[in-house]
Amino acid sequence: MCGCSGKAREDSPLGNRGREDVPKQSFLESLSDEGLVEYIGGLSQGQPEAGRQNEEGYSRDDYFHDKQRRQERQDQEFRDRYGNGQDVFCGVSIYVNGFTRPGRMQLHEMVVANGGKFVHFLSSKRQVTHIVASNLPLKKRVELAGYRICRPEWVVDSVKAGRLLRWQEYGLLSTGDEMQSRLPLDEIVSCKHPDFLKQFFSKSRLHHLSNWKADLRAEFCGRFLDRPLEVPVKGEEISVLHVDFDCFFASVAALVNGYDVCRDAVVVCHGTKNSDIASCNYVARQYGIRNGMWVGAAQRQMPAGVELIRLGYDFEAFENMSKRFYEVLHEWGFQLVLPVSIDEAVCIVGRGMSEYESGEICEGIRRKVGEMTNGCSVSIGCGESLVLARLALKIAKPDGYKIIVGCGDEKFWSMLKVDDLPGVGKSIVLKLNEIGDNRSLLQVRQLPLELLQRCVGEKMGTKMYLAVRGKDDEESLKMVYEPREFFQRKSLSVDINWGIRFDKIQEIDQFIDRCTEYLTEKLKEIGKKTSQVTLKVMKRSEDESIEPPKYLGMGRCDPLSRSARLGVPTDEGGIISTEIKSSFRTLGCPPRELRGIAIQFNKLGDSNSKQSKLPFVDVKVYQNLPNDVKGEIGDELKKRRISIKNSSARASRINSYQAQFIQELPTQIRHEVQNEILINDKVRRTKFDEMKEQIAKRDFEKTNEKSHFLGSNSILIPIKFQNQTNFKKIVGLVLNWVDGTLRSDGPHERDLRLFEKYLQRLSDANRLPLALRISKLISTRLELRAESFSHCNGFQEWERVLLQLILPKLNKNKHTFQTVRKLDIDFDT
DNA sequence: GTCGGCTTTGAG
DNA sequence: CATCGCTCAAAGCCGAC
Repeated sequence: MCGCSGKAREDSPLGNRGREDVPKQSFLESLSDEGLVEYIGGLSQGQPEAGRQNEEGYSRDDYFHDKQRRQERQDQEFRDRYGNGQDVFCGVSIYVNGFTRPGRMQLHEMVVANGGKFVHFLSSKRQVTHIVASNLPLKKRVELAGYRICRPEWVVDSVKAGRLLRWQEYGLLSTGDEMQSRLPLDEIVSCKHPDFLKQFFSKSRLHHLSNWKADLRAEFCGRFLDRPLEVPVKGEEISVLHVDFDCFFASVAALVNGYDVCRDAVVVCHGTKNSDIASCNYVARQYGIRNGMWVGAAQRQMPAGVELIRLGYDFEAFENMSKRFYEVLHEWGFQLVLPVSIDEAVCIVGRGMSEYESGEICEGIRRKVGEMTNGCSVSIGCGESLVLARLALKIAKPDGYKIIVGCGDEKFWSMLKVDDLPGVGKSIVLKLNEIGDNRSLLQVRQLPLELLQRCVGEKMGTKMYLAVRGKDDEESLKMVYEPREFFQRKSLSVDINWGIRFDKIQEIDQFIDRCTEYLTEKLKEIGKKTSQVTLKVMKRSEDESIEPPKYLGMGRCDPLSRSARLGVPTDEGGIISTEIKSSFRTLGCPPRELRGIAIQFNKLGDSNSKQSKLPFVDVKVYQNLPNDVKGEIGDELKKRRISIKNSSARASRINSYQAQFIQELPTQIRHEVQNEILINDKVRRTKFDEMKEQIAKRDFEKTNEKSHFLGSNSILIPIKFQNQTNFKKIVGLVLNWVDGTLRSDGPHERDLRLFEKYLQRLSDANRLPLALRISKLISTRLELRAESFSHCNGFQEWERVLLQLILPKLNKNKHTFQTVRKLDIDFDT
């Protein structure tokens, strides 16, 4: 039950449950003269709330703010006075759109008296659970798509029935309507539901952040498809402006919801306790609240009597504000406007500017963005390098600008801390602390290059050394001088580390299918293919509780990952997801322990480029060249973008003859043939092709003779299973055993123990490769049979055995395995 | 020394 | 109710050759 309550009163204006005979009296009729006057006064905009009315600068925002609070208070009062104890609309929040019968006022009364919320403005859409309307113009339908929209009779009938009726029965839009079939708002969807991804992403700030960034980058690259891109001349002086919204989410959310960013402590988040604060304004920061903090912790920072305003996300509003922001920058006439993120951009002027000129631009931009965004503030850092502009921005914040002349003076550097440098986070700060007191950048400036490199790594050392002298490193400058390459997408991935709770591997397979579909769709959109995929899995740490503090969170996890080559670039979901599912099995994470999944497409290539027809040099040919020729040729090949590829069977099953043949086929058949070849390739590889080829590379006869410890010439003691010493035969035996028990109850307990013993002996005798092989063969066999038998007990039992018995054993001995891999032998299945 | 796979780090 | 812990890129590290 919910906590809604209201005292049942004889004089309630609304009929109680089942008391149709009581004549209905309108709320207004029930009010005393005095009450009526007060109520009307409240509804017509009236005066600002007491306590504020004497203050100057009472703005439109204040007005909405006050109005909202006043309304809430009135609703509460009304509920207290006339509520009938019913909580029909508990948890329901209703917005009435347009003309209805009964009218807005009556609906308001009914909803409030029966425990619901009534929302007067649709400024922040997420608070609304249902929209009530008698008819909706097309424009509104589009705008409100995805919401539960129903006729007012739903409210009336629900009150009559004394319980919440199904809104669908009163759906305004016909059932065949596309809008109506959309995912209903706030429907509870678990990770097993087909719409989980969509729903999760629609509410994830980090997903939006990443997506926006990718979109901005793509848009940037697209801008210069038709016209030439003019970058500054290298070596010439440039001026850089780094422009950034002040606490973007918090500012916009405050604006949209009618709060005052300068006075209210505002945070943007989903929940109330263990929910991340995505953004907090500077008022909240005064109390020690920081981005990334959990709301509960933030609440505890607040002094008694000061309210922390929690606001939800309004991604649409964020996007709109950002659009206006970028519009201002684009119209300013910069040589380049480089997108950093939704709320941040770097503007380049291809010449030096005077301090005065820079100041004019900064002030101009700040004023214009303020106008365009209804009062949001941006801060600007300006200097003659990217890093100086960025550091200046740190000082400019909030709501200001800062121009650095030359390479900055002592005072400037002493104001900055190590982690103000781009690319320096807590990990590098720790390392730097080990070599002395380096809190301010003035101190870091004293450190010699070599010491820095030894402390934080070669690249980072160089980068920092240059940065504290106001200079950019080569890598960062690519953004300015080769922006197209810099903003090109090099990989594509999807990560889900929230809400992941599965029971069976089949459910995970389905989930992998959905993720792959999501990715391949994007892949096709950008016209690319992938040739390498990586699966990353978050597995619950052994000492972490099953359910971590954060609701449906991942808790502490061990990350595991595995990448796989695809032979030939592809954008076909089937091939990719099979590969990923196979990878998942090799990582050995029991389904219930899974807390997060990520799938990455690491190597992207153009989908239209005919890979097989591109010139390339066989790696073997290349490697056999004399060393002195190699370097020169290598450089030349690089210049001409000719790749050195492995043309051996391992890299690709499609040879050039095959490729030509395939090219001649009609499109549809071509796809099928390619598919077939790829699947064969994959199956071959899962059967330890990699191992086989490694051996093939060696002097076969010699190595093989020495390491072949299973034949009659074996130099090692034979290990028996079922009185059999020949490994090939043992494998045959085991696979038959698997096949024979798949459709019944799975392996017999006693057989299993014998097999386990065999594995243990292999492991004890440092012959883990054999154990690995036989396990992999079982895994492959199960995979092959999955389609026909995955519903059988025996099959599921075998999967369990593999995951919980065999794989842990192998993992435990992983180290041993790696060191004895050299003993590998040829093995034919 | 170089390569490739896996991990770590940081960014917004 | 809770809560929505993404996604990209670069660099480091380690073992294989």
